[in-house]
Amino acid sequence: MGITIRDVAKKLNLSITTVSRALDGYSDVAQETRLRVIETAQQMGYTPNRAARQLRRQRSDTIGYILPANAPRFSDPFYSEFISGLGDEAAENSYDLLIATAQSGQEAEQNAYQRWVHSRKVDGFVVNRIWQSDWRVRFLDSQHVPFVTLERSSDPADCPSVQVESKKSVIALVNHIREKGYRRCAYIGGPAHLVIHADRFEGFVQGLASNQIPLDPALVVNADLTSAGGYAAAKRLLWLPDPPDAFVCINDETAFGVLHAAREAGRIVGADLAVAGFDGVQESKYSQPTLTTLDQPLYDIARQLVRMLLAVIDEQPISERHVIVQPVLQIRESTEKR
Amino acid sequence: MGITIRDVAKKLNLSITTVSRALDGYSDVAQETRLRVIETAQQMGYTPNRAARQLRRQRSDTIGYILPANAPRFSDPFYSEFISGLGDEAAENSYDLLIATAQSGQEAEQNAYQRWVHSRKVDGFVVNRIWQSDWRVRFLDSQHVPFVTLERSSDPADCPSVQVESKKSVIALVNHIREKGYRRCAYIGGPAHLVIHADRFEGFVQGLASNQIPLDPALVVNADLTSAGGYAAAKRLLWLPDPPDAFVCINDETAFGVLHAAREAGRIVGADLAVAGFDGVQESKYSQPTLTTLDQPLYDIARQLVRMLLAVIDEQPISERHVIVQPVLQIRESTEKR
DNA sequence: TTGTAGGCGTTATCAA
DNA sequence: TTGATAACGCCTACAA
Repeated sequence: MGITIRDVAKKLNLSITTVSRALDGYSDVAQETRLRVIETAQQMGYTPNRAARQLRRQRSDTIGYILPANAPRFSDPFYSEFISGLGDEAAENSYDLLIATAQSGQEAEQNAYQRWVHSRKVDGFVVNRIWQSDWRVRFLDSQHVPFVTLERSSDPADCPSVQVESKKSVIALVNHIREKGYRRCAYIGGPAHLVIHADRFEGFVQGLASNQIPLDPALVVNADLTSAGGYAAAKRLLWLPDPPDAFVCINDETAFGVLHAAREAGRIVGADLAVAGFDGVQESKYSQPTLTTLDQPLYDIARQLVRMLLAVIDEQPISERHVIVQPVLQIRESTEKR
Repeated sequence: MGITIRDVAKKLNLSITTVSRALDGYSDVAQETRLRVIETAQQMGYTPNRAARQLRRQRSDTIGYILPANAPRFSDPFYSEFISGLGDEAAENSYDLLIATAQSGQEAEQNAYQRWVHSRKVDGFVVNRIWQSDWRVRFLDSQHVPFVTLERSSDPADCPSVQVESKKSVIALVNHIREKGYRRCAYIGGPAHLVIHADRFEGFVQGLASNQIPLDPALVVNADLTSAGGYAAAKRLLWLPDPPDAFVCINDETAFGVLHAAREAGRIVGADLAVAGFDGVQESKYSQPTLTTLDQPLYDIARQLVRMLLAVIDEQPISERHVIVQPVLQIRESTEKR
């Protein structure tokens, strides 16, 4: 069990050197030899031992992604799409994808990064859910480990990134809500240190301003990006003496929770109450009512991130270091007005 | 960059052997030496190089999971919970989790398994979405690679497994639907070769039988486990001359699609139409109406699978080779009757 | 209790 | 165009 390069060499009466080079496509090996080697290797079912290759070449052909969970047990459709993008692009380039989950900002997360960096388990990282000031960014930068981020932190490190242009998009969303005739708009965000929170909230504020709607601090709540969080927040807001008639949410999960709370409160979403999310997860098309959202092409974003990361790892030039993606406003029933 | 065991040894004026043994907790090293070694190693930020260790020990301390996607670009909340369970249990045992996505039954999937097996990239596999006759099970078994499955195939291979007891659960669900007064029940399943499809469908058939409801083949449809699939299937069924008044779906995603179709057809789910899913994803609590479903503790199941797998890898005895998990019937609004 | 030395399977350098 | 041979960093018989 476990065919090595030696076995192949022996069978062919060649040296392991020749076999190795034939397989790796070096030019200094006779065409005929190469063909024989390739064929024999294949039929013997030979695959280079990763550990040995890795040890010798000082690289692992693996990229790492440490999923920032927000609870010990969590579930968010965002990630299945994101991960499949990472995995597919990695696979197409003969890279593997190593995954861990760790609660954002906890010690376990630091340990995971440190272990993978020090043990050289991965050649680079994809990082998302960036904080405005982000330990991970500073750490990876200080260790000179290749990495790319979704969203940019304000730390000085200069790594390639994909940014989703949230601000303008949210402004457009607020305009849309205002045009529909809603006037008292709440914002349910996430943890304040998150870049997506800050960006989207800023868009929200500017959107209100340009529509001459005053910003009522009582209508701004930080939740935790989950349906349960959105539900709890909306529940409270809807019981205010002067409740909002519209909700802009940091993501779709939060919005689903709001839909539920609204219903329990006897409000008709898409008639006397508007709700909008952000992400464009599949479920937003099938919720009741269907959810107005800012759709971001997560699968493609993930692939783009991996492409950039591989370029950094291979020290190749990157044409665009900071790709900006514009989400698409999907207007659905939840922001109708009757 | 990259501190090796040599660096630590040099700094301490010890041999690398002693350092290695001190860190690995061998007994034949002086207590005092051990403490010095551990402290120095830590402060130097030493972590053993994974590739070297792996090469020497012939194991990777990594488990593999190849996610069976059903479309090139997919999204299913099932997986975020499942993956976080795998990742957490693996991490707690100092194992890493390697992930790839490949379309179920495609060549890419075979390649992925073969590569990881031959290159010894992982010590074992977790496999799910099992087929009644499953290539992966036979392959891994033939290669003597440790693996565990969620659901059992009918192949002779005897690997540990976790099984979700679907049949009885679905029968209970059908009983519930019948008690509510629904009488014309449709089943929207998945690909016919899947064990979960067969199990759940069998439960459905038996449930009908014990309630003296005839099985109408026109009301049995195979979809693809997605919302879009459920939507399309329901759309068709609701236009039949004699449409069903209840839908049992193979999973929650499918059910969400059905909810949407029902609404477009002007039917009131939870009043004149019943819909039920299977999985108990978070979203089922927040959909409109909330979804009756068979809740399976996916996170715990994933952890259990990893525990079993690690036992197989370490050649330790397993108390229960085939754990059976009973899903919990969560009765919610979607099967009410008015 | 500590150190020496060989080898895990590759790739890369150099010589033939 | 091919073949010896020396690393890569770690673990572990065996010797001291």
